[in-house]
Amino acid sequence: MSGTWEALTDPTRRAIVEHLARDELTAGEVAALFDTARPGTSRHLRVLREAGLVEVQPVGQRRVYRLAPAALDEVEQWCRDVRSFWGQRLDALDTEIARGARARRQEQG
Amino acid sequence: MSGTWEALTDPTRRAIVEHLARDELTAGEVAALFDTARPGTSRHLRVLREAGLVEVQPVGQRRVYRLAPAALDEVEQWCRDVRSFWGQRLDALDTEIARGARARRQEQG
DNA sequence: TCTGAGCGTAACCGGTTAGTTACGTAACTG
DNA sequence: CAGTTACGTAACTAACCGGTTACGCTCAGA
Repeated sequence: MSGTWEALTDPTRRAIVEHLARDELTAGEVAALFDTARPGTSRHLRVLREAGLVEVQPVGQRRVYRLAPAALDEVEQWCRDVRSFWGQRLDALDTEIARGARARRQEQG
Repeated sequence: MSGTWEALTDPTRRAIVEHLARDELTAGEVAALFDTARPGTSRHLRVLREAGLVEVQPVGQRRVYRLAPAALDEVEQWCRDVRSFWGQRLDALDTEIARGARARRQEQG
């Protein structure tokens, strides 16, 4: 269920997610959106599936893909955490932590 | 200034960002955090620099790296957009758009 | 049951990339 | 100025990755 970052690494996979955000699509429809061969898209869809970003539902002989936006939490939370720690660091400027780091850098240099 | 996604592709680069979120570090300090050789880290830092995720400030012979969290906007905005379109689609369920897609799928099958 | 459509997987291939060693440059130190 | 430290870059290599073709499976319809 993890690996959201890795799944969204590829621009093509992000484009697939963008399309699925607007409408659910069958595997063939997704493949038709790009000029690559179908097996490549199929693997992209598998990566997105394993990352929990999309869900499949067999309908007859088709496979309908649907977005599962909950998996975006991991990415968004990471960004928030980074910003948060950065904010805390700024608040702590000229405090023991910052001076400690500076001192450490001095004494080792 | 673009390429935030690509820069954050690599787990090592994300880890560098995480460390820099807590404290600014010199290039050598960043390299010491990982067991890889320094040139590799140096290139990672360059990628992050070119993506606008970090900034450098020469201090004597050291290069102090600092986080530039504004570049995270691109990623966070993308996630928000995807969620937004997904929400709109859910609101539009059983409307002309959804029925149209379903109809299109029927007629071609 | 036979045929064709839709989809996934296996195996292979070329380009990218992250890691390494070797080397060059700028700045502090004696 | 000579030596050392900190850092970046160049060139090479091994692994990864995205694309392709070939193939197998499942389901719908005649």
